[in-house]
Amino acid sequence: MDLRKLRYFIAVAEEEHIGRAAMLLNISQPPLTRQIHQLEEELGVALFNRTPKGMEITEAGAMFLDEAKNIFALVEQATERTQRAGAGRLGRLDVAIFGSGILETIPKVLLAFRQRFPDVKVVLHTMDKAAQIEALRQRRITVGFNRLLSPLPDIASEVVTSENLLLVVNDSHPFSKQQCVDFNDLKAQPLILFPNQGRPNFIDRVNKLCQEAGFTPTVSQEVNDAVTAVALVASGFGVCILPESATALQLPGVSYVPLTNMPMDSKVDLSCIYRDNDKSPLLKSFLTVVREFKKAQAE
Amino acid sequence: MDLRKLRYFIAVAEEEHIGRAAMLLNISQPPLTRQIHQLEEELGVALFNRTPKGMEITEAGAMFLDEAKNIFALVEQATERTQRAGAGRLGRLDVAIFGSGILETIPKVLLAFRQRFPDVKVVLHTMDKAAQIEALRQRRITVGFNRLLSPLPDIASEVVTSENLLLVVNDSHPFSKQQCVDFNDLKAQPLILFPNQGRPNFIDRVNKLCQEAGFTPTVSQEVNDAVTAVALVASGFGVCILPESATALQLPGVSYVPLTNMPMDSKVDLSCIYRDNDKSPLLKSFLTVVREFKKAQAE
DNA sequence: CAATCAAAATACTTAAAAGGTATTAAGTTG
DNA sequence: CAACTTAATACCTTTTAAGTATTTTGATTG
Repeated sequence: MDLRKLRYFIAVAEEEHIGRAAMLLNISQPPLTRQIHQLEEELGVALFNRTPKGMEITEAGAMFLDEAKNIFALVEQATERTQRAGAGRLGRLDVAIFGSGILETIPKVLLAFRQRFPDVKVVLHTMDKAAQIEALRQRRITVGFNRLLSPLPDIASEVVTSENLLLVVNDSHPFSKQQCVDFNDLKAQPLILFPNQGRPNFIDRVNKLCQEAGFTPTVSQEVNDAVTAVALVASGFGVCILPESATALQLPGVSYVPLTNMPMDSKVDLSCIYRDNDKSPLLKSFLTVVREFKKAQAE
Repeated sequence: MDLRKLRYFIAVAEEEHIGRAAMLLNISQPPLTRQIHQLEEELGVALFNRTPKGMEITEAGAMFLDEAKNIFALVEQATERTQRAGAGRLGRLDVAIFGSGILETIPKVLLAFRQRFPDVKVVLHTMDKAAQIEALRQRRITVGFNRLLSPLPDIASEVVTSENLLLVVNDSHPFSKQQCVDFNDLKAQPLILFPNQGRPNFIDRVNKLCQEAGFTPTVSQEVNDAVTAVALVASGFGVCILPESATALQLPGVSYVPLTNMPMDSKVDLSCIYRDNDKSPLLKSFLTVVREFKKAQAE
């Protein structure tokens, strides 16, 4: 069997005339006759009744005509879909996110991606930094979102956005009345920090900032996620430092106050990470969207 | 594009190794390399990443693999279905029946056909003799069932069954008490006859029988179908002559009585008709079942 | 009813494509 | 860096498809 034979067969079946079909196919009549004979022999079925008027299709031939057209449609679809996949416009992209990452930036990026590449199915997986790197290496995911990365030889990264830190305070706290808070004033404040696993983490970052400012933070509680941290702030456990995107998380009794007099560049990056040698067109598409997003943010 | 290329591609994709795939395909490695290159060029998409370990499929390649397998399944199905159609085991058969024909024999034949050829879809069309012949010529139907045929050059026929005639009488009629009725006693009886169109018809047949017996029938009413005729008998309009299969039609107040002393061979044939030169495998299948049915009847 | 016509089939030749052998290039591994 | 594995290339052979010329077949018609 051969697609050529199918093509020829369809032409003959539709023209009901070998000569005319051969003309349409831009070949001469005898090879077409032979191809049809071969096809019939291969199938072991008469596809046409030969009449002095031309070729009259048989029942079996009509059945085969249906199927043949079907096959051609599928071949065309295969070509088209493969080309779209090759251009990173069709397929499945497994993306890892971290718990509090879903608050602001990541959904915006994902939305932009979906709009630009509607035929790529994005599958989200929540996992922490270590799990993301493991999953990237095992090819279970193609991209991960994370903060505070240490460079790795086989993992590349791309900063998506950079955020200032905010202080989260209970409304009963005097700080909540201020326009902003001096970072050095945090010296005596009981701090709620998170997450307590996955080094380097946000805790390490805050510790380092305090060190730079010349004091050691008073840690009231370490927790695992931003939501819990803010909930503890609401309960009066202490204050908490978060990237500004956390303002998406509005709890009663909680205020967000800008920090001033930060000891060093205090911005926190949100990055996406991927295998350094990954040539996946879907990844390329995704990074395109990430860069477009950054450009739009900058304006 | 070519099914050969697809076959080769699937082998390479599954082996992830051109050399091994070539072995499986019983060709040498270089032509396989070339075919894969040609396929990639034709699609304009990289299907594999070449590594020193072998061939690693790309996302687009994985997409194409799916589609390619799909295409092969369809090709196989096309072959199989076409062969079954060629053997008269798959397809659609348009069959014409006449009104009262559905009472006994025809359903039995159709049932036997369905059991033997379950994948042939039988479509029934009710039409009278003239319409059947017209429909056969126009190829709207492949087989028709009918009685009392006049030979035609392009229409062949095959007797399905042959039935004796019965007298249908009202229970109030003296004949209904008899074991049987002498045909000559019908001389004075008001007869209900049918159908009144489509010559030669059952009316002509009964007239001829009477003529042979040396009398002219007293016609009380001509109607168009057996059910109406029996209904009129039930109402006391007169008596009626029917083939024995009509006993399937049981109406209150109506009895069926055998006839004796028929003037000539009085059996009535039920035949199926078809185009004389029709080589349709479905027709062949159908006639096979008809002949089996006759054989079973004869026993 | 033979002549004619139109169609498919066959015989033979030419061209194209697939396959084979030998070899090279590239990239990893001990 | 030498050995090994794998894909790629060069070049030749075989197979298959296509082309030209001709024949066969079966219906139509004068």
